[in-house]
Amino acid sequence: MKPRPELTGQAEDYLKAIYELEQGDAPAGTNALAERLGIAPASVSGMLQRLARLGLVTTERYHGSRLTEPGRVVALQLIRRHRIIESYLVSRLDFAWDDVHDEAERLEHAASPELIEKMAKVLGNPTADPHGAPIPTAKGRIDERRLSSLAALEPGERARVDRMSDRDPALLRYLAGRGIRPGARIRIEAKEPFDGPIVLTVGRERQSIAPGAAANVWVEPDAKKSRRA
Amino acid sequence: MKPRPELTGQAEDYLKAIYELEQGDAPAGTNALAERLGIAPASVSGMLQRLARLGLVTTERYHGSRLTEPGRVVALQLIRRHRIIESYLVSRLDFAWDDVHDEAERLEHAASPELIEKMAKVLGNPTADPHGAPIPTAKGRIDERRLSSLAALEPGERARVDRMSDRDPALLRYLAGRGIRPGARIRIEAKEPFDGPIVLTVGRERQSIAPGAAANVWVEPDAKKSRRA
DNA sequence: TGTGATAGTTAGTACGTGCTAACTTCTATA
DNA sequence: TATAGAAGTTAGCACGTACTAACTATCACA
Repeated sequence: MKPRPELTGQAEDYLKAIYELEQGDAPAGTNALAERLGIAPASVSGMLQRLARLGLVTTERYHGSRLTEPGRVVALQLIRRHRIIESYLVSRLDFAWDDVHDEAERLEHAASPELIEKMAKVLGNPTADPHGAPIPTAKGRIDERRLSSLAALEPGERARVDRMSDRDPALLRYLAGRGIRPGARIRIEAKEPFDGPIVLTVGRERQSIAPGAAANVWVEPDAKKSRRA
Repeated sequence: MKPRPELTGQAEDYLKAIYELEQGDAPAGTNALAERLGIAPASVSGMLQRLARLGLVTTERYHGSRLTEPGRVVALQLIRRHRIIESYLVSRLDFAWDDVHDEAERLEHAASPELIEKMAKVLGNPTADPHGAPIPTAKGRIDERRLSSLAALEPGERARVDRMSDRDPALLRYLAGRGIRPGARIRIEAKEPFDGPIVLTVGRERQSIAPGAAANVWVEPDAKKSRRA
């Protein structure tokens, strides 16, 4: 588990994206990866081969890729850096919580472990970032509760908003403007067919939002009916 | 003076190095540039051609290169970023003043203008970094007093230490341990021949240091005898 | 079971950035 | 003024990372 000597920022980005796209034991698809990274699928294929050579991922031809344990460690370290940076920017440098993603995306590759730990210390070693996402420990341990997407809830279900994607500032503002932010309690009232809006109650306000927007919100459903993967 | 869309970090580094190596109207030599950047001279030649194509430097074949006005602006913006980051790390994140150079060297390419200005604001818009080097304004204006190197002083001269290079932590600690740091008042007592040690008084302590070390210290000599370049 | 849509791969190319080796130009000095 | 050494350049190459175009594999469903 020694620090890998020379991983480029790009390689790190791939590993992080694979981490985020892997679901349980379902591997991350090449095209999904390509879309998330804004890169052509062909380029992704090439990079995956390089990462496989480095022992950071395993690929099964035509069936996507998975992180190896070393690859997972790299990904989690990067995610830690990202989330601590976001927390720091919001808390100490007066950044808006919906406006830190891109800055963190760049700084996470440049910041040394020392800097990250100093930031974490100043912040009192936070365990979640401004969007509610859990911060891995320096050792790479992370809270991996499986949350539901808001879009997956059925009418009648109640839940607590746990976190939301930090990737789109406008979306974050939109949702937050409707009370949807980490900690909020919601109740699904209805889901319109044909991929129509989701109607829900937030506090005592009734809102309806697009399922595409809801897909970016993760919630912890109230225990009521048990659910499995 | 619009923001250049896509300058790589490397290109920025070249521009900064050229800025630092240019002396008055003497252009920066290719070999000197190569050594400072830790890159083979041949590679530097290549990059200089690219920078010339971009209008950031002018080169005269076999005679080194100079920044154009746009190139100078880029360099000064980078230097501003570097020095503000160093100041911030020392003042807000408990970094040692001799240990911020490398961190800043990486962050300066990743930090957005917004981040830099927020750091500057938190610090109260400092005008000098922890090593005494002046911080250019956001517009690219900088205090360009011509300072002497400590190594250039003659016995009998008195001076105030203005700043010192941030590039070598061990050297910084060494010098600071002998009282040589920005603001200190010194007097040259003797210079041993054959590139021998420089003997000087700092406060009331007498020190002798290597000329190679002294070359990294810039001082403002007391007005006494006039001196020209 | 065959087939079309989807997913993924290979081949060939480009660009930035680095290298070494071999060359050219400049300059200081014998 | 000729020349050796310093300074700088070109040529040819490598690697990471991207692209497009063309190909192949897989899977779901008729």
